[in-house]
Amino acid sequence: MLKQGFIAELVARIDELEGSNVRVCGWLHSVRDVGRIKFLVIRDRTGTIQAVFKRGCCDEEKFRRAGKLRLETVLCVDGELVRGRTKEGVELRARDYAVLSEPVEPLPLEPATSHEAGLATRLNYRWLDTRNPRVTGIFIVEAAVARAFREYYRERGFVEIFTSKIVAAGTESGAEVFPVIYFGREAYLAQSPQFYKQMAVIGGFERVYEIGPVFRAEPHHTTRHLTEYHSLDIEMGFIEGPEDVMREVEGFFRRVRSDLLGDQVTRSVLEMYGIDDIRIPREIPRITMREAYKVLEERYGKKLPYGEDLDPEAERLLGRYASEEYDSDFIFVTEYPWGSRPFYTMRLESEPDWTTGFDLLYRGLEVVTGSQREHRLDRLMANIRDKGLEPESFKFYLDFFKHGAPPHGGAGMGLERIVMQTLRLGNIREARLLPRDPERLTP
RNA sequence: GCCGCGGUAGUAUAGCCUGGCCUAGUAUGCGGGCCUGUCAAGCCCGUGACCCGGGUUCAAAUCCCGGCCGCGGCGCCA
Repeated sequence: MLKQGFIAELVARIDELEGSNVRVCGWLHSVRDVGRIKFLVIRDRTGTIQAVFKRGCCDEEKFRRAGKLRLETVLCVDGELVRGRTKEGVELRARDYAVLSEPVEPLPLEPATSHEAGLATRLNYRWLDTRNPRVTGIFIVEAAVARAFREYYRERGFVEIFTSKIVAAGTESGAEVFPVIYFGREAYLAQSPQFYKQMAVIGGFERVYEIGPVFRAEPHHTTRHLTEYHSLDIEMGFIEGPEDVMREVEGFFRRVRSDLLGDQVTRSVLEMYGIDDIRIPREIPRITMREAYKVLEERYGKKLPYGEDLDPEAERLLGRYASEEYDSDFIFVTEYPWGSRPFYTMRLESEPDWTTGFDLLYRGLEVVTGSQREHRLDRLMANIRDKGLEPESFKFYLDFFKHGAPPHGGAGMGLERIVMQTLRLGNIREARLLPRDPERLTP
């Protein structure tokens, strides 16, 4: 290996390494050439360190050139690690350096200040944008959320599954699908693993989870939609009602909170974004849709037609309600109207206009959707007809229910939305390394 | 898909309403120079831009139309 270790590690080990020779590899972050002494700041993913070049430190030609290196040059500097009056408290007394790669044209984006550039420019040059620690931090948080998801559900007896993303039929929600040509036949990119995760539960796994991409061919132009995003899905059998699913969702968000706040690296990212806490009370408040209509109208003067879905403003207001009334960043909205839920949702036994469907709002944005699913074949077919659909077109799905299906339910969560809301990002594209939207297909 | 706003050097912006004073200003980057402890380094010199197409006008960065792209809101969704 050319590189001995991350800069932050070297800095942290100063007591042990002081006075010894180390090699620092990374990108040239800044140059302050003061004549006979030159300061080069080297950056890697973990931090920066200042390398000091004094006349006589190395051969004259190399010394002269050190002050002329372009920003973002990739290099390794050898030298003695010493304490210094720098921000890190540590600096490198340089003896030699090797340039590994130099920029061949002017930088279209300056990494140090990339977060001040327009988002379109940043995305066009994502490989420069992500050299900014504020930006890398987003994806370190994203990785931590994904890891928390896998660990939490594995510990809770769920099995990770990997379902196909090339499917024969558009699935459930009526969202537009991307067609693909599959050996001459028409196929689609999966818009959700919904049917397959239910199949896995019915197939005896009982409890499953999956992290995977999903595709929506909707021409949205908003700060919270992507045409490709990551869905965190769970599905579990032998439940008594949607509350069993909600409890598992709630536990996961508690885990996200404790992981993010408990780890020094993710905690410092949160601090960069001015986030000092993620508020989850002893129990996340729950409000039925029918109560929500009332709260919205009486408290905020927001009138929603009875039986209608929440619009974005209503979501924001309920987020505010959770914050003011319960000191919570989260609120479950339950018992969604049948009219705004997909056919596989189980309806309430005594009030079939309302369902077991729920959403979880995080700081006023929907990040989770779930429900108990209808596992009784006759009811399921009736629900399909009730939606004006043809049971024949869902034959492959309905077949799952013919050979013994336990009562079950589950939820789908948007990874990028969770990250966006956690860091209070203004646009979901920031939370995705390579976002796809109706206009953007590269890089 | 609908509605609104916008597109000026590599980047971020000023100028546009009220056309001529724009040879298009500023910061940063980039190129060169000075400086032995800088850390938002400093100082000096230089470089570099009006999205594309059409129209109005003596004259267009500025006004009008179309296209493309961007930003935001809505519908729909996670």
